[in-house]
Amino acid sequence: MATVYEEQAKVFKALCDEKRLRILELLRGGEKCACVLLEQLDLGQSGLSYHMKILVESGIVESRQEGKWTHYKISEKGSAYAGTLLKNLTTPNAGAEENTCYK
Amino acid sequence: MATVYEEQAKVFKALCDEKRLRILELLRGGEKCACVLLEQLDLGQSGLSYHMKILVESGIVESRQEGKWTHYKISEKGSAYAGTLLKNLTTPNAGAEENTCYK
DNA sequence: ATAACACATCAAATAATTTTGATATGAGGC
DNA sequence: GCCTCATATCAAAATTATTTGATGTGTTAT
Repeated sequence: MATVYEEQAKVFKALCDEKRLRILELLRGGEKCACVLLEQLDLGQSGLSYHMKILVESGIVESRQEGKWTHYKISEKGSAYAGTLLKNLTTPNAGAEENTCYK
Repeated sequence: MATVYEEQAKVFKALCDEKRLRILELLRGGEKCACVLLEQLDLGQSGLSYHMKILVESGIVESRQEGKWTHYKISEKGSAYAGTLLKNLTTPNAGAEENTCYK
């Protein structure tokens, strides 16, 4: 059973790793195919595949198959969702009781 | 030497863990002291201390000492910074060359 | 159909994070 | 000072994530 916390953590796990941040930086320059990413990164083929899977499953990156090649780009929708989630997680919840420590 | 990627990853590492997301949820209800968090979470004292340190170091949570007690709350400034960072990491970089795969 | 290519998946090794229990530190009360 | 309480730090164990190399799958070209 995946809790809601696990689901949310998954989005941010994409951004928790140096290599994935470097990949995102490359993708900020536009859609790239795996072969181009592989050239620019200090990663083997299976390592790239591993990280791309995490990025895609987080929703922040989307992939597109074109014949033998896979192209990746930043997903506007996924990024917007991550932004909304971050805001929700860090905005005070008006309705909640304070429950401050009065000791 | 901490790379810029490590610095950025640190912010999101705070949000990568179920327990820390649960802590943030509690803090959304207002400032809490460690003793209250401890009551509500399935965590030992040293475990709570470990996670609070990660949250505080990410900038998303700030702590305030009051005698023997430590109070924690969500930092508006730190949260705003995380939001800006997320946007920067996922917004296409107009200046960059496309470098698409033309094979 | 076979071969070559691009990428995914698997399994084992390695590395990083998290949990746990014990001990240290620092504040307040006596 | 000494004792207690709240929290931090440490070190070992447990868990999880990442890397690496081998193999599998699907696509295109011959």
